[in-house]
Amino acid sequence: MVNFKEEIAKLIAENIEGLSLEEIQSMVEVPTDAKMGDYAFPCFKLAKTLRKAPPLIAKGIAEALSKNPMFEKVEQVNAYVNMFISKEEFVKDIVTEVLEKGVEYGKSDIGQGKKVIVEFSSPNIAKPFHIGHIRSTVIGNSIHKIYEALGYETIRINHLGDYGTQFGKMICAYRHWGNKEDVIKEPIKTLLSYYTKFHVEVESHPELDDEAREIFTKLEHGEQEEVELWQWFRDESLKEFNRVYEMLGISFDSYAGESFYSDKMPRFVKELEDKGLLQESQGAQIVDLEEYGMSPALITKSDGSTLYITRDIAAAVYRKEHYDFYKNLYIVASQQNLHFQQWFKVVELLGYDWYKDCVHIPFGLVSLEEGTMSTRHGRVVFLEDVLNRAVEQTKEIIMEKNVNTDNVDETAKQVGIGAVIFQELSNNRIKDYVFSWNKVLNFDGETGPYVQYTHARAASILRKAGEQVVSNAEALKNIDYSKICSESAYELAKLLYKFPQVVIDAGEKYEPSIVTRHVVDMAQSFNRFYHDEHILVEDEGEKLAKVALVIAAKNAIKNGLGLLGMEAPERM
RNA sequence: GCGCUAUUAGCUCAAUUGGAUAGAGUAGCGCACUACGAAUGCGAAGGUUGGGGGUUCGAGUCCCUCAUGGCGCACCA
Repeated sequence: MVNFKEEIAKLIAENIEGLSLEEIQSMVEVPTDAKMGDYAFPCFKLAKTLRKAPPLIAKGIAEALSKNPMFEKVEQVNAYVNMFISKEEFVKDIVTEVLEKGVEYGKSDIGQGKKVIVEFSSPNIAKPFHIGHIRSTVIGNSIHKIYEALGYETIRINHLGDYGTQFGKMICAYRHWGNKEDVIKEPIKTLLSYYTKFHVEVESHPELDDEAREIFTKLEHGEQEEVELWQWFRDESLKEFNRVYEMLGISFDSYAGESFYSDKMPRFVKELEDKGLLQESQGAQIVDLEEYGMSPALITKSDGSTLYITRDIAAAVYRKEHYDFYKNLYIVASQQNLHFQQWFKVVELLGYDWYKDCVHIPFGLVSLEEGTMSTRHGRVVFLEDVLNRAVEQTKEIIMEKNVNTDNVDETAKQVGIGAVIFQELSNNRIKDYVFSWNKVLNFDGETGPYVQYTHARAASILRKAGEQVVSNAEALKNIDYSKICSESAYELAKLLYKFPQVVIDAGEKYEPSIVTRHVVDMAQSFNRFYHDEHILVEDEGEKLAKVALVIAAKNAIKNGLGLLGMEAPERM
């Protein structure tokens, strides 16, 4: 496939002096309005070096370029050179490319198999998997898919919150008020109720806190009884989490949570000490970060037990040694910005230059209409409930529309869950948002179901076209591309062309919403094309060309949805 | 108080990273199903890009300042 920006830059470079090819290429842009061309080149910056008025420069370039057959037309408008690509050739190139690549379209090999760790989801054991966890889970999964498509080898790590003083509290509560049968019946809800009770009771019985702390210390030292209870809580919780992961179609390469690193901390604490970074303060061991404008990193508490940051650093050191990652990505809420800055700095101070390869990918807060979510106060919306309701509603809509699907339940699952995922990935990561049932259950406009519907509609056209026509189109023989040069067909082809670059951009910025928006654009453009033109026309040549474009669009949309972690149903 | 982050149409969000007349969806209004799927498409309306300065050929985008919201700032994760 021709890289137009690059080709255009080369042509311009032949006609002006004083700028490198790269500089020129970065100046080539796509005009906001298609009426101004497919590509444009502003000449303001050249005025100084060439000592000529920008419009004059533009005129010279336009005249030189207009001789090239790549363009249908090149015109000068003020300081701009506006270029119109020859449509027939363009549509031919792009349709050929997409059909030949198929499921591979959008992928690239820029990653060259380099290892990228994606840490995401990471719920806390014995606590509900609620709507607040959806962001890390879904964004992380999409980033994994995008990096995989870019040719990286990804390692998905679910850094479970399965360690810390909270487990001292949990075990303490279980011993006082717990019941084995109840836990087995409904693990998370039951364990959570113990945890909540602990917090109520501790108000009047402060000695419970000491007891909990003592239990955690035992756990940390590997005392059998405590470890067994903890292991049991962990197993039961994971069963519940896996139910949600299965619904979302998400899996992991490793569930090495915080506890996994418990025996890997002493070595690194000693290293800090040896390098003279550790100092005592109010009984705790800290790394002072004042000269970097940050509060100190607390490595061990005054009672000697470790903290979150200690485990995160130990985990990073382990991962570097064990995986030798190229990038180590953390899909974690923006609330923890400081935490990551602190420990990245500690790793730098330790003298490891791979601190630069660790990236915190933050995202904004989800709150409820009644306020911030709070497990302790019971102000939570369970992720599983959201998914189930979305699926139920989808099923109702399918029944209502009386669509001919082989398997209503499976389709409802794909669309309902897709709707939730899509909604989550449509905005810029960093935005805070308020969860709303109305919004998550709305399937009109720029939504997941809209895109999936478009895909199903394309599939429907292809079924109507018949196998013979589809296989002829797929064979790419004797297609007369002059038949599909209408504005709407051309706009659609342009969006298909941009797709691989969109995937690269999304990867560079760790921003799945870039893919989401492009998928919406492709769907909108397809629907416009569909309404503007009759596809299955009498003229066999025209029909063949249009069917080829439909196959290409359907394929690109499907690949795009795949990068978001969504299915593309054939009927819905 | 300090730090990070956000602020664009009534609402939810874009804007190719400094380029031409700031675009979508949604809500409300009007239109289009005897053509391939109306979970759709089309039209009109909707804006002092939070305020004020600055940088330059050009600013939603960069700098300064103020305002408002969110988050964080030592033994939770």
